[in-house]
Amino acid sequence: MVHAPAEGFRAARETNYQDTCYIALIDISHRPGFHDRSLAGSGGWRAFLENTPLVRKLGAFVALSGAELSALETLHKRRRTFVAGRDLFHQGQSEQAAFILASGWASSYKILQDGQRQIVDFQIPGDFLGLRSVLLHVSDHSVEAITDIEVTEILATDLLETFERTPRLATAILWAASRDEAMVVEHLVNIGRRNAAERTANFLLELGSRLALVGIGSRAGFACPLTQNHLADALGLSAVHVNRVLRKLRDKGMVTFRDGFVAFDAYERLADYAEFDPSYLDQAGPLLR
Amino acid sequence: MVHAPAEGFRAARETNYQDTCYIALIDISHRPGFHDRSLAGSGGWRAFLENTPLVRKLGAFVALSGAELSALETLHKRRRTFVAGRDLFHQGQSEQAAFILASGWASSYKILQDGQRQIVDFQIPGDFLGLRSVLLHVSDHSVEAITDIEVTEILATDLLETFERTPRLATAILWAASRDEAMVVEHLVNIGRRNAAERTANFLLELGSRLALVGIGSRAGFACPLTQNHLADALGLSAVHVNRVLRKLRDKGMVTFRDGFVAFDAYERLADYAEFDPSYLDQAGPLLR
DNA sequence: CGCCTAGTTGAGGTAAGTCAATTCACGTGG
DNA sequence: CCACGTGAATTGACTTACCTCAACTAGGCG
Repeated sequence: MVHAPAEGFRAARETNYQDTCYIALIDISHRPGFHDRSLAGSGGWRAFLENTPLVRKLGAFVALSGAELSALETLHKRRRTFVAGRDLFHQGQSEQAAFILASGWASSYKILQDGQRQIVDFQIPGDFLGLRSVLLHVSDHSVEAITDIEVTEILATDLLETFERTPRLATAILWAASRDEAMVVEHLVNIGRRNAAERTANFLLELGSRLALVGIGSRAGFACPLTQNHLADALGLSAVHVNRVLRKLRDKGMVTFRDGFVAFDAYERLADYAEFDPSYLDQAGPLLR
Repeated sequence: MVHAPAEGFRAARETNYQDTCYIALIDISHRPGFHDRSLAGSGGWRAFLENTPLVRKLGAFVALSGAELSALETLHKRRRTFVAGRDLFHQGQSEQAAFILASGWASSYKILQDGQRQIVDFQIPGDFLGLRSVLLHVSDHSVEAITDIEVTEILATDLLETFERTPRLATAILWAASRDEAMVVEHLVNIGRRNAAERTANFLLELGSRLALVGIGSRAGFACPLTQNHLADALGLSAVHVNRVLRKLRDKGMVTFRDGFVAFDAYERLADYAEFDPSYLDQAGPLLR
């Protein structure tokens, strides 16, 4: 049985794992009026922002005041879309802006001289793209749109100004960056010390947890636009081996990665097998009041 | 030929790779009077701080004003020392302080349930220890002193307060954190997509570059307190295989890892072999004036 | 003196890679 | 409407990079 992921990914709309971000992602290519629709009306932009995944995320660490919210608002310069497969920026590029992912999936990766690719992380709605690149002044990685995506652009100068004027926001963003780093660290441990099956299982579980936090996934599974090639490049494996590992996990009745959908057939057993511990993703409540 | 690393590491004092941090590291265990000696006199503490590796590092990104320097000064709560092998804090621990490494080497690592260890990064003088843990409120990793070390403690509350009062300092620290993350990312790529020999070579080169930035290393090599076990846990390899790889690299006349010293026998050839690109460690000048 | 740790080397096993062929779904152009 | 090319997934056969187990040496230290 062979299926193109796009079909199944689209089919996810029929399931109960859909959400607004998701639907937006699928619709934008067909409906250019999307912007007007969602941002129409008085204060639409502001109201929209307050429900943005980023605001939700930062709000988990710092209780944001009205002033801080509006500072966050002015950061969003313009809305842009990229089609699937398109690079937002490249490693080595300098002076580029950062982005906040509003809908769709992206990946940050590095290409080696021999053409091999290592995917460092996948980004989902609410995540930063290229924040590190702005601070380091030159990008150490590339970012590609995996699906069609919507982003809001953030200019480097605006970002640095905001830090000076709204220090609590700077702290919140530092916190978000730390959380991203924690994920990269976990990824590193995963690749360095786990075998292919545990590694794959662990990775899918982490992805599931992150998606659940944004409301696009659950313990049952999640819609997933990744190909086995993406997985291979993320996990430091060959695509052929990823295929075999996925089959093994499926045969064991733990996860099914198929048709653009990841189903956790036996969540507890899988989490146990993969030694998965999602604690570092948790955040009880605002640390800064 | 077999040698304990400690002997050779000490022997490095005789070479031209010594520096103040280094000598401090070796001396502190024998001379309790070290503190008084180095900080004695009028304004000793302040003068000392301005030449601290951390100040040098942050100064490379943000031109620090007098007020910012003194804010940085008040951050340093108390000076502490840890003997080699001692853990500063553990994964899962909450509410602990952060540290700035003044002398010696440390490693941050994670332990898996089956006892395997993955070293995420080594820290050298000027590096933060546990910055991420403070922001995430609970530590996702452990930190161990590899040699006897000196650190200054930073209380979480002080750090967050400083961010609010001195936003440029917050930006500088965010930058430093980004740089750390870039190193972790490079490490991830290294483990994910390079074979054992390239990986080892690349890693030693990166370590050399970082040490050179702090003045404790050069293109010729550097004094190195790491064991082959440390290397194995950092590179995601077995200690036995690391040994064989090191032998191969030595036989090829590229690097010699021996007696607590790493010698780049043919720097250019090694860098070429390992596809080493140190550009992400560079920082032309202050980005914020 | 004897234990411990670090390093070294050999023999043999295995997880993961490479190469290659096949199937399927999809898009495109004639 | 069908031929064709393409990209994703699948599977088998074979190779290899790295691991495990094990034995041994040397030095440090109580």
